[in-house]
Amino acid sequence: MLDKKYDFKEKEVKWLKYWEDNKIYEFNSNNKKIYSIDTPPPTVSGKIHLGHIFSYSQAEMIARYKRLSGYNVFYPFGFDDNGLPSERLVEKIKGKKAHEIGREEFNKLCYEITSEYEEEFKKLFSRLGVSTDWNLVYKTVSLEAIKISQLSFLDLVAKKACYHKESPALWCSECLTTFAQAELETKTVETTFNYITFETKEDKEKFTIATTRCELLPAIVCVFVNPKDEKHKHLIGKRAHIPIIDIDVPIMADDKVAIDKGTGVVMCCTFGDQTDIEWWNKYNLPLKYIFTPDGKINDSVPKYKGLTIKEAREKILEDLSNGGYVVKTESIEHEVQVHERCGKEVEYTIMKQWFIDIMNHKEDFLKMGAKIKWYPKYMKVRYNEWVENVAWDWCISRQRYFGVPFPVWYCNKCGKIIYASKEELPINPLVDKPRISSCPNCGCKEFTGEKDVMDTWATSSVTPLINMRYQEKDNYEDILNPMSLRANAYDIIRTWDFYTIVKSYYHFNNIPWENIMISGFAVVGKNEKISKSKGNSKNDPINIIDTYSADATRYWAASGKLGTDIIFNEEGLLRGKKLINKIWNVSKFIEMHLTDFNDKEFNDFEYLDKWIIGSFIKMEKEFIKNLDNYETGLALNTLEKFFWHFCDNYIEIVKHRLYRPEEFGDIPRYSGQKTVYMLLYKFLQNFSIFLPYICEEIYQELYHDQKSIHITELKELKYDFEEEVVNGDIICEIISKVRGEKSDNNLSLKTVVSLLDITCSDNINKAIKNAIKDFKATLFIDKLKLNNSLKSYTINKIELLKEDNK
RNA sequence: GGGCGAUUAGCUCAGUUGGCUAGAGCACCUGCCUUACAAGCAGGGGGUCGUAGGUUCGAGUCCUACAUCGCCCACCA
Repeated sequence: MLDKKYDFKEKEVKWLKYWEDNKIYEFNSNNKKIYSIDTPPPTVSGKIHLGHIFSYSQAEMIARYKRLSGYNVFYPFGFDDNGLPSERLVEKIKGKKAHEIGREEFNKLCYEITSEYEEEFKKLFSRLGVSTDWNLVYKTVSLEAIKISQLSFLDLVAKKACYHKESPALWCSECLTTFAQAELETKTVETTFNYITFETKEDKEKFTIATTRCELLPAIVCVFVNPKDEKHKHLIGKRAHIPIIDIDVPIMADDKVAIDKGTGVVMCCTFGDQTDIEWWNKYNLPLKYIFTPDGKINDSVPKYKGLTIKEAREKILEDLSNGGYVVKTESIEHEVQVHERCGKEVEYTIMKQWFIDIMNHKEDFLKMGAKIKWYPKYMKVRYNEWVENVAWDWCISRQRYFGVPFPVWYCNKCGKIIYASKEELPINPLVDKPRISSCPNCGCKEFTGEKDVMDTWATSSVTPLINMRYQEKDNYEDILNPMSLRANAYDIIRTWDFYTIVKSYYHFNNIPWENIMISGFAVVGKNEKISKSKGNSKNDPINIIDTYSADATRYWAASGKLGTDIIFNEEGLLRGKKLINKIWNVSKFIEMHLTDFNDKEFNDFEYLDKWIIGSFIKMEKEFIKNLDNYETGLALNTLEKFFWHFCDNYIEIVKHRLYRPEEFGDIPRYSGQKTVYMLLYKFLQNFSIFLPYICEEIYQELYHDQKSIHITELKELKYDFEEEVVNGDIICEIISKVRGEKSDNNLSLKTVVSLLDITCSDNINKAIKNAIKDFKATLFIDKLKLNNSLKSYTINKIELLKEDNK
């Protein structure tokens, strides 16, 4: 028997262990059709927050749905523990920078610390009821993943899609590494816009340049004006004298200069921004670095040497001001580009680095994107926009420690690149030696391993390859190429999704997955993203699960429309709790009436049983449709709404028959038993997608025809009760109106209706007569008068037997 | 500056290809201890669907413009 109260604390722990012990979610290559899900390996770089729960739950529910639909679900889980996010975590914990700790020691710490966090993540996700096969778990720092990532690199090199080149790149003076365009973010900052007087060397003619970046004055290599600028075009060809710095640079013409922006005169440095790089390339301008890698003025400017960018900006402005060169200063707010990992303003540098070709294949990437089905559809626009706007090849070199090493060495004499062979992988070029003893080019016997490591996305972008155990060349490759589904939030469309498509294109000339579902974010208050930094204990996922149950937490997480942010509030959890309670109570009721029930073929259903069965079938069609569109929230809404209707209306009707067979007969009672038995099973199956724990508990008690409800099969009920659905709804409506009358008179629902007088159409008349016993019992009707009419129906009179009438 | 999304009850949100008096939960009000459930049940009040036009027999839904909010991108001298 089901307990009087459902104790989620005890039951959730119990079933979690049961699922693990019985390997319920194990993926095994049987004959069933495979449905494979490429789910984001969470970055193991901090506390878990509600945002994780939200976006992972929705994809997890799809896994459950597909499993119930008869698919062999391939649903592995991964941890993304390599790269800058982990390094920053370790730096934060240790209070030291990576280079202060040293490469070897630092990497060791990274392994240790990320492993601890992994355990925490695993525990939480299991507890949440994530139905992954933990045997398929992968880590992006594992030797296996490193091998696949290196294989991917070599394959791209072989296909000439990856190259090594000295080229300008984005530089972070905080993380001390180059990074990719996708890792740029914009931030609004307050700064000053300064109008500074320059003069020509030749005739001392004064002109003004406006800039926010005074510290770049020593890096000026050229001044540009627009050739069509009447006010300034006569300056072209002369030389500009830079105040304070006391050097001259040429004044040149370029169309890109906007006449009406600033003063119409622009200084060009190496490098202030992307336009500088463009001009540097176009006009073959000299290179003038004034910063050290960590963002301080270098030896080339002795006067300001050692100052940080910010300090130099202030000092130079002060000097300019003292020299009388500042015409005016405006305070402005403007958007600057920052490194997303640390928030530091971007700098530019030139280094020899590895790039993946993006710019030559944009069209192909757009075509790939078009072949994938996006849910919701409009998210494809974000992808397209990103691909259309991307301006740099993908720089995958990072001057860091904790990442996948490039499998290459360089000849010490001629610089020739020596690639590892596929068979040698995985390798670490700083430890392992190349298999050849001398350089085929120059014969030199000394080699240096590549010190840079790969961008974290260079590995994350091969999760489909990791999933298919790429290097083993077994049949996973055929089965999982492409995978069925990618699931992630919209923030990583331009990174994870885009880069995965890039890799898949180069490796297989194929899309990596057939479908992609994009979820939104969980936000705390009004558009305030849930972040680990703000994580107070109230929003701590473990606390929430302990307080409200994993099922209720999932209920909250399932809500909302795909791609849309949802606000975290207690209301969703309470609503989930209420639903769980209702499911429990109705199951208890049903169990109570099934003690003598044997399931057998039966077709002699009572009228209103047909009504509810038919209604269920109708509802389930919509439910399935929503799930097929990956709309877990809408599916749950559909199901839940019908479930309450079932409890409040149908159960109230059928209970009389169940309680009193002597009055209603054994067969009508059996019909009711069969109906609730059948429908509860279906309800539990459908709800199990969202509420796996409570559904398992009830299923095991009442049905247990399989080891677990989660491996049963969703089968459509095959009945044709359309007519009963239409007329049953009308009967339900009449019941509701009579109840309303009782309520309006402040009477109990058990109040006897001494007379109910209805005029109704032939159809309704027949329907009521078919359901006459249920109808009268439900409303406690003493006398019923039915008159025929052509119209639908009219209630002529409801006579209630009040206390004082007795 | 370009794009995408949102704007519906006090709050959080549904409303599928345009179709009866616009829905749910929470909150509020009135009843009801009905042999599953008072964490419940039956009712009720509350919305000129962001604004202004347009198409249509008919618009929350389609079109145009605008406003506010959010996100993405570009510019950022």
